[in-house]
Amino acid sequence: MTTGTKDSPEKSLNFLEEIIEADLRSGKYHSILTRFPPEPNGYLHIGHSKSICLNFGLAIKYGGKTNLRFDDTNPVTEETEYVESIKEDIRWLGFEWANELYASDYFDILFDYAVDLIRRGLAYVDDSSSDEIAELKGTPTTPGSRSQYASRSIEENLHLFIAMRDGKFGDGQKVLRAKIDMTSSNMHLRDPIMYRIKHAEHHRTGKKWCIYPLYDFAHGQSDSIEKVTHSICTLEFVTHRPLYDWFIEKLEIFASRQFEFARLNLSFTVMSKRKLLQLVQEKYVGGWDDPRMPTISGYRRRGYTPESIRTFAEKVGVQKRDNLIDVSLLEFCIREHLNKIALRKMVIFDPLKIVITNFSDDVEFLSSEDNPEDPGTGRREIPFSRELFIEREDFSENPPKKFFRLSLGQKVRLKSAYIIQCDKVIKDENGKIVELLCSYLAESKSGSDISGLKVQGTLHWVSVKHAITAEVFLYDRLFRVEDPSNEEGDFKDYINPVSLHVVKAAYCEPSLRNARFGERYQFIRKGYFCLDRTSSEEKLIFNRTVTLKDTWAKEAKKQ
RNA sequence: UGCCCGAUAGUAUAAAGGUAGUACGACAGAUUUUGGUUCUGUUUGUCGAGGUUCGAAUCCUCGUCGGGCAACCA
Repeated sequence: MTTGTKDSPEKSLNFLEEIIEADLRSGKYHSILTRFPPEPNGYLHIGHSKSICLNFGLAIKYGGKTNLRFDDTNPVTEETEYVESIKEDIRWLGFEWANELYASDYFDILFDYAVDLIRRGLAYVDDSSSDEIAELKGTPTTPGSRSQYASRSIEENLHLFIAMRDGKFGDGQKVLRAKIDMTSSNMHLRDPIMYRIKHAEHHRTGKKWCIYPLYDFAHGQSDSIEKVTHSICTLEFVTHRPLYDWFIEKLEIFASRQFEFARLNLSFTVMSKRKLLQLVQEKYVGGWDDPRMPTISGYRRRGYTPESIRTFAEKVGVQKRDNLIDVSLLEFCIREHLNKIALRKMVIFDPLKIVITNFSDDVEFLSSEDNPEDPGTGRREIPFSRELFIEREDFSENPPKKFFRLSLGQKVRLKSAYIIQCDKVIKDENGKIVELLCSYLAESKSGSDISGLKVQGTLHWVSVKHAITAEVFLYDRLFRVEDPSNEEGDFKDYINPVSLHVVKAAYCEPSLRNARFGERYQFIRKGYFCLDRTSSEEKLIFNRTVTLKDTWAKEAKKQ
């Protein structure tokens, strides 16, 4: 099944699009409603963005709507802080929900549904302890058997369930179970628990309830109440689907349907909320929005754009097979976008002073394009003077093969300025290079070069006198191995010990004094950067979003 | 040992019985005042064995491998 015209290349439909188009074509639905159902017990990560782009994207594509529904049935792990962060992240990604809803909005209806099931002999109150329940449940290969309490009368069950609601029992003393089949090969059908007692305060309903429904008794019915047409979730819920359908069928309510896709995994990181929470709590990172975290807030702070993440979600596709996406695809997406929009700047991380011996003591302002990829952007004036900083690694006394940078007696171009030549190397008593004496070719000025010379390398530079300083955070991948969750032992043993490198004082061209939050920069030959949220006028702080592709690093490694 | 999913280049993802294609990566070259960008080219794949068919990645059978399922989590 494909769409597209001669003008646009044919794009095949993913399996969800095929299902939706079939449902629309057959007249089963006239419009679709999806939902994004996060549990407010942690921050959203890049894996969620796949689900968000899917649920919202499908609705947009087919003219439907998407609800944001917080799956808040477990009061002890859920907090308002997470609700707020989740909303912010979804909006930042560029999506707007039709309704902001909560599973807890339905606690009254759900209670009535449970009573209905009891009345029809399809649910019972069980006094067994959690150990006893587990014991009688059997195992995937051996059938379970029913609890002695399963034979209570409807009246007794009703009475007991209401007493549960009214707080007559302590936590764990009783549960309400669906009466299905203790011998089912599907463990979820072995009389699943519908309600448990938790004398806990809920972030929305406060102290109103002391019994709370479990996921299986809340999710499908919530979908049904909202008339969600396509309830899209991840693969681990496949085995829950018969139960999802069972409740809907027995309750005789709107038949939402569940479809499952494979969750996103990214190389060199972890994607489980539990593990991410551990990284935060045990201070391996600075917080949920640490730029090394695979959270949406982490990527945002690091300088990723919503566009790039949406493109990424589009490119990884949707399927039902397990996957481990190469992080280089994400990096490709952000580089592709930033290359188009980032303002070019020159910044020196590890300065080496050079003196242009034949240049006057004056300042000359040189013009440079803000973004060669976008003719719509302007140019800026950069001060050039007798004393400059270049990157220390851009000079070599014993240049390796194919070294196109500066060395004694060799010429290079200074970006948007002149061709220079290194005449003399000055060292201190320890032999460390402290300064280079160079000369420039006045007739080689950028834009009006009449020198006729061709040089192989172009370096970035800043004027010593005019440079401003900034702190720069350079990030590397958080883990040393591709799939930390799949390694022997604790995933934390595979954390990259040098995932953060801080440049205390980087020397920036003066125009960066006006750096703005949210604006993206390319530090020429270094990478893409943005202001960190902790940056201030007194102290500029930049985060490196991603490096530029560096083919020289590869070449140098080979040598 | 039971049930349910799944298996196409290194990683993802198309091909709905009819030429195995695309992206990322890797490699090579061209262009380049960013060793960036852009452009060109190359490389590598249908898990295995049978069967149906003129023809199978696709349908059937049996294997193999990977994942999920035994929370009062979602």
